[in-house]
Amino acid sequence: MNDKLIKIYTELLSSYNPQGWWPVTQAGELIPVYSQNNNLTKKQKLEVCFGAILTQNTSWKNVEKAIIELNKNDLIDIDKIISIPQNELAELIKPSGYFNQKAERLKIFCTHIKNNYCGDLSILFKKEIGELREELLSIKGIGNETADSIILYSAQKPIFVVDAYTKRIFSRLGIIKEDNYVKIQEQFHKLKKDAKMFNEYHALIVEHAKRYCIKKPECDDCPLNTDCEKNCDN
DNA sequence: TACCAGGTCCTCG
DNA sequence: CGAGGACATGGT
Repeated sequence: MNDKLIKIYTELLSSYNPQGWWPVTQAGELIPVYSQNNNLTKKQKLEVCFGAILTQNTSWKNVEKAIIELNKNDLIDIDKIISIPQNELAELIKPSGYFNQKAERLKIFCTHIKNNYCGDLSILFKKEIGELREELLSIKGIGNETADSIILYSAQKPIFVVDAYTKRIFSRLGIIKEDNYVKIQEQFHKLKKDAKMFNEYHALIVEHAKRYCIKKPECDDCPLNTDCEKNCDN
């Protein structure tokens, strides 16, 4: 199992090259960009958290528009998200879809950080990974994938992010059978717990799911063609 | 036109 | 537990 997962990772990496996740806005700019620089500022870490919430069941392009609006209004800021009226916030993030829900979720998240950590994310991120995960999951609007995205891409701790693409690709490959988030994650956690590798692996999965292992797969030129059982009936 | 996109919550059985 | 519905915009 480990060998298979490592082989797939190696093949994806050589096919697509490093992806530079998570895209974040650079100082003085408005648009999130992919970069190999892993040294995130506090503001960028907060932007990753916001992006993780905004991208729930939504394409990144739409989320990007919402993040640009937040940047224009200097709203990558816990206190400002707390003070802006929810309907105004919803209007700004409209392109990301589910804007009423997501406006509420951003406010709930920021209020939690404000009330429990004086608005300082880095205090929360000092927690051990299991405790951190439990706490994030206790916040309404943060489920498995969002929590793990925050842990991996904002706190930069080693946890594997499972998403719909992961399930699709690895069930087609014949590597996973179950549909349970934590059980799938456990398979990947048998690998060496390396934040840099988990970061890259998930990003490559997303890229592969967009290029070849799409809803109706294009198997002819797929780089994983020879590894695949083509269980595409799900 | 209809379907899909880097999910989560709530309700019901 | 798990299935099913609600939440919503923009691209193809």
